[in-house]
Amino acid sequence: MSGVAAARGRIDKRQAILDAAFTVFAREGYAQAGVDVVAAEAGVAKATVYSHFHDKENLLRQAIAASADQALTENLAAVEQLTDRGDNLRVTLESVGLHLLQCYCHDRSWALRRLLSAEINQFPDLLDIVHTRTADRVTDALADRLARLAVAGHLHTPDPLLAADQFVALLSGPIDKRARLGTRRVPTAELRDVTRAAVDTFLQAFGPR
Amino acid sequence: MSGVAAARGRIDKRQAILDAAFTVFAREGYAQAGVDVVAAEAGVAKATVYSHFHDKENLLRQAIAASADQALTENLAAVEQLTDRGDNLRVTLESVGLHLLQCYCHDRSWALRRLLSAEINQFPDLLDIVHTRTADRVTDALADRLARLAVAGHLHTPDPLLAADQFVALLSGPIDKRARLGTRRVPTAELRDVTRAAVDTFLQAFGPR
DNA sequence: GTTCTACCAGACTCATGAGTCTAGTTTGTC
DNA sequence: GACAAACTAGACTCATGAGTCTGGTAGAAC
Repeated sequence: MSGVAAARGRIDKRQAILDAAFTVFAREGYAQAGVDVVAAEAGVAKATVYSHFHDKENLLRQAIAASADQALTENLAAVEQLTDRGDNLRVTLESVGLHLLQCYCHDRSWALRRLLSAEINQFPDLLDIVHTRTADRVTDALADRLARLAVAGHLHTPDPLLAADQFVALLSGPIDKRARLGTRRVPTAELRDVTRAAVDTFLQAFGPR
Repeated sequence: MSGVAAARGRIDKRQAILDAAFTVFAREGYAQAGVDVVAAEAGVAKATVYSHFHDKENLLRQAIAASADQALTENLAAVEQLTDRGDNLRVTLESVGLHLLQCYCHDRSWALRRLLSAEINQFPDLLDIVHTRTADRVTDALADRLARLAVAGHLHTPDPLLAADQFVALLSGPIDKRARLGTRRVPTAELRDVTRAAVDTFLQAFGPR
């Protein structure tokens, strides 16, 4: 049925435009970026961009939302590894921590955070678009897992949400400086070191007994 | 000597322009902000801005540098309270932590970080301008104090720089979400809660057994 | 075949803003 | 008073980019 093929073509263009828009906005900044540049990057005519997204502002929102959805999927996959399979807790935490840090350090993650910071004054609603799709739900999911571990007696924490916040903070905080806002690529060895240190501190504070 | 008075007048204008530039750039973004708006905000003619700073790009650099210097002074003042006066360590850490968090949460601090994120792609050198004036030196100073406390036997840490990084991470990490990138004013009570939690965790990990 | 829809290239309008210039005003020095 | 340096308001040039429009192509539906 050609309706499907046509729709598929349409959807492909749409996705190509969203990807290109995110790339260009992230690279040049929203105000600086030209819609014609986005169109060129997507391999599409400028009018096509407008026919799909009506105006530049809407394009920004959609591009950011799509990018945030993508980031969420990756983050949740990392958190879901954290189960009580009776393994060594430290090893499991380090594995989850490393995966989270790798998500955090993806170029697109950095770009998303930078873009959000940049445009938060002009478009305050972007913050909700992003946070309800990423940060909040990742921390919640992590807190959930930590709570189960606490119930099982492997952790000792009265407030799993706080523990989750602090775990994420211990991971990402020391990375911020090293990554230079995402302009420097942090080698895996460094990620591993930071993760190990974070888990050490975390377990000192929230480990059993 | 009137040379001083003239120079003073000049310096006052200069400072007014720098302040205004930072405010406007932070509010509207570098690309969006008009130099005439900066001039108006500073109560000065546009030509005066150009006579002092030559072009918009240079104005941005100078404004950011000045703002970073200001932030550094405040942060160092907070860290310097951390001395071994034989007081209760927990109380001292909480006081220092709270002061650091208050610096971190100042409108201008948030604005500086947002602006830096926003323009890092266009002006990579801004990162050095800011970091050599703030983050790096604050962490170093903090590590220095922690090292002294370790020598005196009040703390137990093989790597004071790591401890300092993690202390700052435990303070600022959980705040990021609550402050919504600086668009929400975090009440002091919340700052106090986060500080207390951070110091708890920190002391579990690095306190004397 | 015809028609419809998505798409294309490129020209066009119009607003905005960087940076310059001019001509006149204030302020302090001698 | 004379002079110079800093400042002022406002007009001006010129490039850039959002959004529109025009005329035309490819392909699927019928």
